[in-house]
Amino acid sequence: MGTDTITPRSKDFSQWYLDVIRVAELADHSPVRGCMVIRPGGYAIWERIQQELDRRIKETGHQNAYFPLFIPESFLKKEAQHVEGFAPELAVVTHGGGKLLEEPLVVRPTSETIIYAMYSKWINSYRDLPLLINQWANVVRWELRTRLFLRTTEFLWQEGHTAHATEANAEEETLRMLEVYRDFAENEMALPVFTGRKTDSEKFAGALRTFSIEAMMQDGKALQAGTSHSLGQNFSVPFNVRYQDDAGQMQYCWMTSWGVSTRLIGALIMAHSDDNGLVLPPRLAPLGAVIVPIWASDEEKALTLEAADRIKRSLAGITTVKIDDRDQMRPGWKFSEWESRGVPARIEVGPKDVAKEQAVLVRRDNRKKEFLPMSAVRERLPLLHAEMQHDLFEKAREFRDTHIRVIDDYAEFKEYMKAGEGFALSHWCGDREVEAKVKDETKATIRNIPLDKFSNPRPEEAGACLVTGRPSPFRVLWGIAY
RNA sequence: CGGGGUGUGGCGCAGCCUGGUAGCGCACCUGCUUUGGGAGCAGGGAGUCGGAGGUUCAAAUCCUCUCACCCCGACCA
Repeated sequence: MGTDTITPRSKDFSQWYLDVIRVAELADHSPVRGCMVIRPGGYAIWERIQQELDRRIKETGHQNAYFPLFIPESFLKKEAQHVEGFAPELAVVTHGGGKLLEEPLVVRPTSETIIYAMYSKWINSYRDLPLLINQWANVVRWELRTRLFLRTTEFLWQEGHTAHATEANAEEETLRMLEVYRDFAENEMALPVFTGRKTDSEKFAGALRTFSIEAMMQDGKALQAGTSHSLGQNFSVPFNVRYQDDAGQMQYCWMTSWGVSTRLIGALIMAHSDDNGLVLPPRLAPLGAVIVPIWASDEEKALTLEAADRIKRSLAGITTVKIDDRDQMRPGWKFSEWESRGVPARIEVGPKDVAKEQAVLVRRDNRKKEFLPMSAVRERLPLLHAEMQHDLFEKAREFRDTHIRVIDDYAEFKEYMKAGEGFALSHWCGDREVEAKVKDETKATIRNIPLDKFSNPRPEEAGACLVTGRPSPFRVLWGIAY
């Protein structure tokens, strides 16, 4: 063992998380502090995320484009809230070509400013609206404390930036993309999320309103998995993004921005994986199944490899399949290795199976074995994938629902958060200082204010604020966040 | 950035207190036997002990500085 041991979750959740990443070869630390190398195993997952999300982004009318990495420092300063939010975490380039630059260039922490500077050139008429653009890019934020995938100095993401004629149109877009994220998280990632609005103190610097999807990890902590911002005219005014309406009047555009990042890979790990390693929802697994032929003699090797190849060919167009024909390793080793890498299904073919024209099918998450005719694998595997996808979601949902408590007493709330058991649904009067006080005393923050229209599991009722007793229109979602 | 911890062949660790020139398990290479849940035996290769400086006849070991990672806090997707 040695190199491939994974610390059990019950012993040390953080170490377990790092062990899974190392054993599954998802990422490694780079020589630069806080930066990560995404290894092929991790990048393949990111590519699957990109494929599925990109499809949804395009289906909702957006086009991809690419804006530059470098942003003039003065651009950031044009929006007061925005620069205030990002100033401490900027990487700034002061030299180019061996010379001091006249104006320093910021390495983008996000691209609102450079994109809207361009939008002001491109938008003239209401006929140019809405303008719906997305970009896949890297961004840099000089974080104090980093964790692989969850928070790294440089990370990959997509950022959508749209311009609209009216506030209502922009708001509609903001919620449309939030729904895209919810749908993606729940149906592709098998990750149940709370969909709601951020409080003012948690919103994006420069946004009017921020919405998020929030997921629960296996340690009961919250992970913000995606955000969507209604930016109002906060950027269109300083960047002069204007259009002439049908009455001939100049109007400022209403903007939105929304994004998800490589953090989603961290969410996948912490939501589904187990003490044997990575568990991936089949819909996002780069490799759908691995075939392990089992042999003792050369004749058996030829027989089982031939059978494995036949099965693989029968699965063409169904899912991605790999035959593990490595000679040096014994089957047991291969089983463990592919399990730790999160391949959803394993197909074993030994001499006994070949004799009976059968195969053994094993599901990654529950390790259940099925014996079936070789010719039936083609029919069965997609069903097994679908069942596993469904079960992973249900398991995560059940875990989340049993780790949420409705709490009306602050003393109980404090104890509950101290125990680190999960989320609380509690009333809040809306006062920013109350929020700060609770954070200070319990480390818990308001993850979001769940929105009715997304059918979140939230008791719809008015009540009294957990801390002040003042009236509260509905419960908000509290948790300790990553 | 503050508090705590850890850095020794690819990985996990012992050795450090009480200085004497590096060891164990797994992995790797060769051979034979093995192969349906991480194989066995035999032989072999691989480490300037995170880095720099200092003390000393002699430093993995003592001292100073520095870097990286982990945990806790402040900041954040």
